[in-house]
Amino acid sequence: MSTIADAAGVSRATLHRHFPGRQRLIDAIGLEAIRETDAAVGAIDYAKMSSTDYLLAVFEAVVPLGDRYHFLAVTAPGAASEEVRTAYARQIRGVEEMVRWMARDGVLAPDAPVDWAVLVIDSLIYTAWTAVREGSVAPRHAAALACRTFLSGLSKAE
Amino acid sequence: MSTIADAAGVSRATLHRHFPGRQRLIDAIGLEAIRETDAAVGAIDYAKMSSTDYLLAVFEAVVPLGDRYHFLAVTAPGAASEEVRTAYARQIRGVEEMVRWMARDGVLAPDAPVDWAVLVIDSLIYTAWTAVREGSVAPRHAAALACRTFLSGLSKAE
DNA sequence: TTAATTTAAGACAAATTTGTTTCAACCTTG
DNA sequence: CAAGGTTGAAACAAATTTGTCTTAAATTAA
Repeated sequence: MSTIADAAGVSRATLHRHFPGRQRLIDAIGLEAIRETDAAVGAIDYAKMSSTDYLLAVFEAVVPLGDRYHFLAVTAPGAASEEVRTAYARQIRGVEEMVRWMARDGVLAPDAPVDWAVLVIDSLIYTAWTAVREGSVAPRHAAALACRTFLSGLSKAE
Repeated sequence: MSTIADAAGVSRATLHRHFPGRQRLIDAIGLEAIRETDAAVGAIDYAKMSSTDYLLAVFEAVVPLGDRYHFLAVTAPGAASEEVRTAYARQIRGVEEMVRWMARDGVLAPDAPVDWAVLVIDSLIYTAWTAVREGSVAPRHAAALACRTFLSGLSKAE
């Protein structure tokens, strides 16, 4: 709590005033992370694009959010409030819908498990953000690289 | 510490006797994780296989270790001892060598950044383990799925 | 069996973290 | 300006965690 207060440039007392209790703060962070991600993804106009363009757009939108998207995955799931957990589950379902869309479009290999695809997308978002943060990949290339990795992998096309 | 002692079926006093101090325990866990991973990967006889076969073998060997491989990535890097950090860096270099081998073999796309490939392999190991743990993927399919995802992605082959 | 070692259990102290309260200084708004 | 509200700082209490020590039981080895 004191580390967070310092980072926020605020006294510990003020932090407690805004978020009465450690758990309330964690929940607020979780909800905020979800809200930001929803806003970023919701702003994409998927009506006029292909499913793969949408995937790229999602990567573009979410990779910069980085650890905010990843926050809930590392937070002990049991510790989060009911509200946060349901919101997180809904977000995962959003990714799942996108995968199913790609599957319907015939973009995805039929033998690629949907659950696996969802997990891979999730982890690529975080990996892309990590790569940018540590300087391995330029910010403006990260999303495309993640998207391409998901769709075609990194082997040379024959 | 008390949670760990309980999980180990040992009293807290005994835990402190074996690992004098919290940090010593964390370091020991880190070294053990590295040791196990080294043993699993070192047992692979790469002399008579292709680089992609080796990649698959590495996935087969490391995915079951799961969070043991992932342990150091989530532990605050600064908190770990010098010894652990150097051992971890060496392990990452091992993955990097494998990627370079694939690149020399002409398996990897020339425009695929090595650092990115390393990060993706790392995260796919953890993702595969996660998928097995949550029941999304059968244990004996996980490694192959991760390997295939890395090389070809999940889109339908044209 | 006996001696040495290891352990569990509990009491205890110390350190850290969390949460509360008070009060003076500081904005903000009317 | 003046009132109402917010903040930082500090002191404080409470809870949690960590680390130590003692003793009796249990395990192991000789």
